[in-house]
Amino acid sequence: MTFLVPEKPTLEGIEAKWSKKWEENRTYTFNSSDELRPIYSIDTPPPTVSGSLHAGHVLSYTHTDIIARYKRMAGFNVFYPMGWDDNGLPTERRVQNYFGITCDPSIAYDPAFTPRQPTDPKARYQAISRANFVESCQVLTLEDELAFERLWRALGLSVDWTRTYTTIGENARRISQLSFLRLFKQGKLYLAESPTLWDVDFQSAVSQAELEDKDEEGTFYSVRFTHKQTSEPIEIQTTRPELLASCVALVANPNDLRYQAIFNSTAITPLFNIEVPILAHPLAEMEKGSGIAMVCTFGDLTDVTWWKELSLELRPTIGRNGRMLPVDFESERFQSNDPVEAQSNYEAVTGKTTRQARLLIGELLESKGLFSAAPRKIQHSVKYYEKGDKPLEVVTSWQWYIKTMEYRERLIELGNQLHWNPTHMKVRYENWINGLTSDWNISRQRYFGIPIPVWYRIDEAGNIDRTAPIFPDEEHLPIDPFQDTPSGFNNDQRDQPGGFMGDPDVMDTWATSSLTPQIACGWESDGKLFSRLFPMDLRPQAHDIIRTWLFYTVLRSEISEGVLPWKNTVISGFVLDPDRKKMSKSKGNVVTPMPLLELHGADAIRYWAANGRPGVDTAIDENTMKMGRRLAIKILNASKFAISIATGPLPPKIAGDDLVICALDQGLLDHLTVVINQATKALDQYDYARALENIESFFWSFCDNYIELVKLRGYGTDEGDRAFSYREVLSARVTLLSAIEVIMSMLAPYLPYATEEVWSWFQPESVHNAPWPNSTAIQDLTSSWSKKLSDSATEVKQNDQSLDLGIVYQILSRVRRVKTEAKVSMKAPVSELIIKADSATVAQVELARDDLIRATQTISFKTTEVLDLEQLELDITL
RNA sequence: GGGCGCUUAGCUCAGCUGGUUAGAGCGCAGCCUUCACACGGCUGAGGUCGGGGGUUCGAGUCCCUUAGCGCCCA
Repeated sequence: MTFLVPEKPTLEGIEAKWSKKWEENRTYTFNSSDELRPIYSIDTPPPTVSGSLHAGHVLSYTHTDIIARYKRMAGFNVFYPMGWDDNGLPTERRVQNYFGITCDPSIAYDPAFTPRQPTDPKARYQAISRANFVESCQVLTLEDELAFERLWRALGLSVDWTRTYTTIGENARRISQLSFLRLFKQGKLYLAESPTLWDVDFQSAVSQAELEDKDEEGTFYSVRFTHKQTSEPIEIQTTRPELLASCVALVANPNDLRYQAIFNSTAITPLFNIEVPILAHPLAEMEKGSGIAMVCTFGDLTDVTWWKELSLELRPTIGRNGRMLPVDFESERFQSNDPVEAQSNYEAVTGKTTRQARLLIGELLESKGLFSAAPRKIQHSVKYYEKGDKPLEVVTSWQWYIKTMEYRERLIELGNQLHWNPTHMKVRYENWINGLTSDWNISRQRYFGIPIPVWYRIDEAGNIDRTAPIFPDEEHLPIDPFQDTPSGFNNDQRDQPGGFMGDPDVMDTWATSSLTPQIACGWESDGKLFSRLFPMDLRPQAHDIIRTWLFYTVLRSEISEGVLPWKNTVISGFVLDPDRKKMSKSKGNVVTPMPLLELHGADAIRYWAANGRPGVDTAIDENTMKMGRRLAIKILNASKFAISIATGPLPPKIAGDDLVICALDQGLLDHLTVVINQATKALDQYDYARALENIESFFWSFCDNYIELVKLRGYGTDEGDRAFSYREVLSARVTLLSAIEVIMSMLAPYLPYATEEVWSWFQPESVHNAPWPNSTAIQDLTSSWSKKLSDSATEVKQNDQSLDLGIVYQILSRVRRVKTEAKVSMKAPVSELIIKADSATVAQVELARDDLIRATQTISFKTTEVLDLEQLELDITL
């Protein structure tokens, strides 16, 4: 047996060395032809490719990698792909700013256009065609993806890089569009003109999942309406007087005694003199203002509910650009009792933003004495698009919707079937489902996304016919309705009367990323593979996207497959900055991981990450990283030492003497068995942090105590009061090497570089494909090491007398304390050591007598039995 | 306003189904250097577990209440 141990082990260079070897040897490749091993498949979160990764990514992706490496060692054929989420708004924004370009769909494609960073960063953004814009996105995302991959490789993720996918790639487009067509066939997808939340800056619809409530200051105006029948004033309160012209009703709570008399009568709006009904609806809050509210087209989502449930008129006054539309007060919709007055009151606000209009209408109301009380400032919550800067408006438009509301009960049931880690995260999923109010709008009025695969006929009069959308054939997917022509038409008919037009929208990015299991596992392209991989085993993700990614994926899987997409989910926490503040770009406290990786090393960063429990927010902590580095160094040094002890010459063997493991060594091996069981159990429950704690504390104690106790016996030197026998020396060596081997295996998922380095000193293959140790592994290991070390087939027998290591370690520690207090070296001799204990303990101590004498440098070692002595007593004379 | 989580040594955190003197690392103090490791080792001093009440033979660990912090949803 030869060992290839370096003279002076070091962490320098081992990351580059092993990254390269792993790539060359395809250490982490999923073997699709292996029918024997069970598969463990991971639905990796595709990170958004919009610039750079931050420390938060490192945390959660390391957690997943630890699980992947553990499962691989535990005998699974691990399916662990990486995806890039390059589709969507964050990418569009980054591309616009990076290249100084903006998309104008009316411009024609320019084949000569090449995106490049502008020389003058202040130059006006260049408008380019949609196709050029999409190409520019592809150029930049490719660059960003390479940078991401470099980071992941540096971190040592055991991803199978041959299975990388992107959410804008051809396969993702095909699958998204195919799923779209199938949903339509199933009747789960529909096109509707309905009120939609609209971001006026982004000029796009957004869905409920993308909303963010913000508390901000508003003004509560008290406005006087007139009761038509009695001419009595009716006071309402509103924060949006600019919508007065679009008022379609007043509502109060049916239980509100103040308004019982006037329900179903008529009110007249101030300034515009339009008649509106006074109605009862339970959503009207009695406590809010005067208890009666005006319903407009549309001030907020409650207006939408009232409009639907009370069958009200539509009087739209806000355009998609967020500005006030012109209104004709003689038209049927806005019929005013005094059109001239109304027109003159409205004139000033036409074309103004809602904000400007609010002030103008406010002033007008005040000047005409129509306030029933002075306006007052209030704090109220306003809906924003999570990435937007202006409050959302509600506009009516044509959008595609996936039926979501009808699945609510079933989705709750599926949530109960899913194994959540930590379990309390399920509550967020349930809360979200219980709060859903509408189907999922998947149309987005953006450019860099997966096109909605639909065309519409244009009739001879030039009207768009949305009642019979034209779909492509499944085998033609993916398609771009702007490039491709529906069958039965030719391209000259595009946008012409009697011809067709392509749906201009793209899909919500979640409509694609909710299909990551389908995209990664070969849905509808490799049926055999799909049936083996799906449902997947694990969905790892952060808690902020439970309502989006997790929820939508469950929904899509339920609609298309009728089952949960995975068995388990592990929800990771956020990374906080070193001061425990949430990291965000706007705060400027984002920590980028590359410098940390370069400074502390991948193993150290992974160690920090591994200490963050599932679901727990974790602060960047360089101290923990330093601990990780210290552990990595210790792994190298202790392993080298254990091996060097084991390579010395053995004392002569007594013929026929089977190797019986010494009691102390047996104690160590038995303890190790317990640790294997603890770590395995914890990892099976996705508690990687607890497993690490068990393994690590065993390892440090092994170094500090066990190695110290046996190193002289392991050397086999014959100084001192007697020489050690063949059996005693071999027992120590076999135990040391077995322990090192098991510890390296168990630490491999956490610190893949240092453990692989050590492994290479005595094993031909990678530790990352080695079997995970189990409780029976120890016996096999000791036999195997015995054979290798003694070059003979000596049988190894376990020892029935296993020592309680705690007692021995305690003695060692007491002696060290005495030496420390005496300020002498640990190598200073102890002239007399007397140990008093009950008989059972004394018997244990006697079993380790020789090792204790050597480790403590004791000259006279005595034990004394004392009845009923609760604690060990030591007399130590230096 | 509703829900969830957190509050344990100076700091960052473990303490699973209640049970011997509450743990770790960092920091701090002291000691130890040819022979695995100074990118180190050893030893030590620090908490009564946010506050209050309760259940129990026994609670950091269960229940109630209260305060502060954080997140999610209105």
